[in-house]
Amino acid sequence: MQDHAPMTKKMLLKDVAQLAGVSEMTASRALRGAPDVSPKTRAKVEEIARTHGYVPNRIAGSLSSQSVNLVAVVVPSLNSFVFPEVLSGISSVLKESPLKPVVGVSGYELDEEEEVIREMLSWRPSGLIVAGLEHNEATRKMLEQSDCPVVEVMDVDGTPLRHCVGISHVQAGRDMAEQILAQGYRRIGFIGTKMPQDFRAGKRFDGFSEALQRQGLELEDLEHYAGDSSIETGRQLTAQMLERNPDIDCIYYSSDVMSVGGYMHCLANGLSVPGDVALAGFNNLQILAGLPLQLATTDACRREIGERAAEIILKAREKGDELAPVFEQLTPAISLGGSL
Amino acid sequence: MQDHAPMTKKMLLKDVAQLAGVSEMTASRALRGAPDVSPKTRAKVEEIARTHGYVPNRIAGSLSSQSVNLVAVVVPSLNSFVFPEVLSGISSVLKESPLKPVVGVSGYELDEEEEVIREMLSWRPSGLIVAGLEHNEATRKMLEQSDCPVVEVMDVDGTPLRHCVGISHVQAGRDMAEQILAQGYRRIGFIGTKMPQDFRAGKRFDGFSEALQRQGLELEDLEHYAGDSSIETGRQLTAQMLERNPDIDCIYYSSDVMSVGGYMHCLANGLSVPGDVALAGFNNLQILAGLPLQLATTDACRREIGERAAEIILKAREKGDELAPVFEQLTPAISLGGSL
DNA sequence: GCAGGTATCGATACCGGTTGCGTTATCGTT
DNA sequence: AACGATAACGCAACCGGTATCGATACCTGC
Repeated sequence: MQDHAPMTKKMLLKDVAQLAGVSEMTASRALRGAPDVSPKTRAKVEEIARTHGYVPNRIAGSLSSQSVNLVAVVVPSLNSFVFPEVLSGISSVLKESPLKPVVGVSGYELDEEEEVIREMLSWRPSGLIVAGLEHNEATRKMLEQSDCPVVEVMDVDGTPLRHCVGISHVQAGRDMAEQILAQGYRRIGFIGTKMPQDFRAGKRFDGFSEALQRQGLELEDLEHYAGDSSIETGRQLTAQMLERNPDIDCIYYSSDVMSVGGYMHCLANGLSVPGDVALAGFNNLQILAGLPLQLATTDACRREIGERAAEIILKAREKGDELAPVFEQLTPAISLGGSL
Repeated sequence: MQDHAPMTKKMLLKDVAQLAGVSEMTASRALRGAPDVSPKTRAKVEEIARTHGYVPNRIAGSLSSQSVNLVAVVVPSLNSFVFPEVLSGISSVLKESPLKPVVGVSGYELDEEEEVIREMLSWRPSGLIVAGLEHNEATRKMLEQSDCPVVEVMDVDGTPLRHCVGISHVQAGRDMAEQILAQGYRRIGFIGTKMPQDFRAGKRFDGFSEALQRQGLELEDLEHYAGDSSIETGRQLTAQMLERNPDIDCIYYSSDVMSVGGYMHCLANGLSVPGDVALAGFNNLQILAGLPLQLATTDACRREIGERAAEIILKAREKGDELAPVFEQLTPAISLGGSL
């Protein structure tokens, strides 16, 4: 019974309607599952649409209905192992709704972020989720003027535009410092990447060094590397730091990716962890699981942050836009593992 | 001179035009950088638009101009470390053009892929890049009927719809088998993940075992794990395999993520690599760099594949749609590292 | 001073759907 | 058998821009 696929170049709603012997309106309703269509008509329209491979033009539909079932998600990077999990949290919540996430990458650059956000907003999404509280003036303005709900995620240290879900990175840095001090380490180094641009890493650093200072301690050594995180970079920077400063007994990294690199350096050079040097990272990335040694880290609640953010978007969609500002500060858990 | 930000809810082109004292058309042209606008007028319109935070409605614009400057990119996953690099290849090439990539995730499921592709095509993108040659019937039909250029990437073992850039995974499997045999290993195991769904991993497996058989060898042991790749999984499966089959002297993994896990098992249990067991993976992922031992792998040309695919889209855009089918088979390089 | 050309701008008709509301078909009631 | 209610459907306006083409202004050269 299967009609052989027609090679007609462009199927429009009007074509489907014509073939089904109904008006455009009825065809439109049938395909959208709207009411006021008899089951028989609906079936016929669907049949026609299916056999002819009709793909509705969402551009036209969205313009007309003034609604776009997309949620813009703007993250600094996709390589860093950290944001894909936020995304999957978002997706899992959105799955139950007609909304779909669309990802934009800002590359840790505020001006790039502005451009990406402008582009995404120009598609009039149903919501926007953006990592971080720091934006340039133009971006902030766009976000304020935009009439879709905006959720800033990952970080709570700062002034959210409206909705916000995240953890305190300053506090995370402090907490790790206290754990490290409690274990008796005193000659402590810090290694961070993307340091001028990654505000959250910067905040962890601030909290960390502040906590040290409160105990009358200074960082023994410090490496602020501008490039991307990678295991290899972590390994190299660790090697360099330990070479110029062999008596360092603990290193705190801006990311687990880097601390794994540090660990690899130790493995390769017969250094015992934490005997010779203790290591601690951040994020609780999946790559930590499976290592011979459990490295100390702080869980950044990435998946949960994504879920919560998506829930806020959904809630705002129902509540007709007048949802009171939501501010959710999650509490990250430190795990000491065996490296501290 | 800065106008203070007006809180008007919705700036439309007509508002900008009115404020600038010109017609909608002129404002439109000015903002798009189209010709036929005097520098003075253009400056004025831009000024107004900027100070009032006007964000053009790309939905309306695209509907009218019948062109959407988006390239749909459909990948199975973003967690696997492998596709972000394809993406960055795509982005880097697209950066010079007005096109922007939009990512969709199919989750290694053909039906999910169908849904994602339908959704993306409904936005009438300027091109579509999809990982893999395997699609269900409905998807294939959509792709054929769609009037945008479609590039299937990563894999060349199969029948492309039209354009195709990738490597032969069958061949990659064969090649690695030959390298392994050449090194003298004879008791060989294979560990793969997502095995029923990851067609490319399956092809590598096929090529691999076929090459063994040509030498009269059978796989000593085989693990086809349905779940996701992870270092931890790699470690566990390796542990299990070596336990039930202690005399295995070499394991080929479906991915570097897994081989790293295997290596971690060896590190943790004092097994020497390749002395006690040799390891080989696939992809040449970044996580390999920095390990104490360089693990054998095959470079999957991920970035280059992305670049080529994007170039095809750009070329098709110029050539008015009648670009002859492009078939690019790249040659992946094996690196033996120190684990074989 | 006028034909012809160019630079700049505006009126109009869409683009492909959907909203809103009016119209017709169907059916149970009294 | 006429009537009102409800279901099913279609007409026309519209969503916010852009392509097209014509109008106007200004300028050049002869």
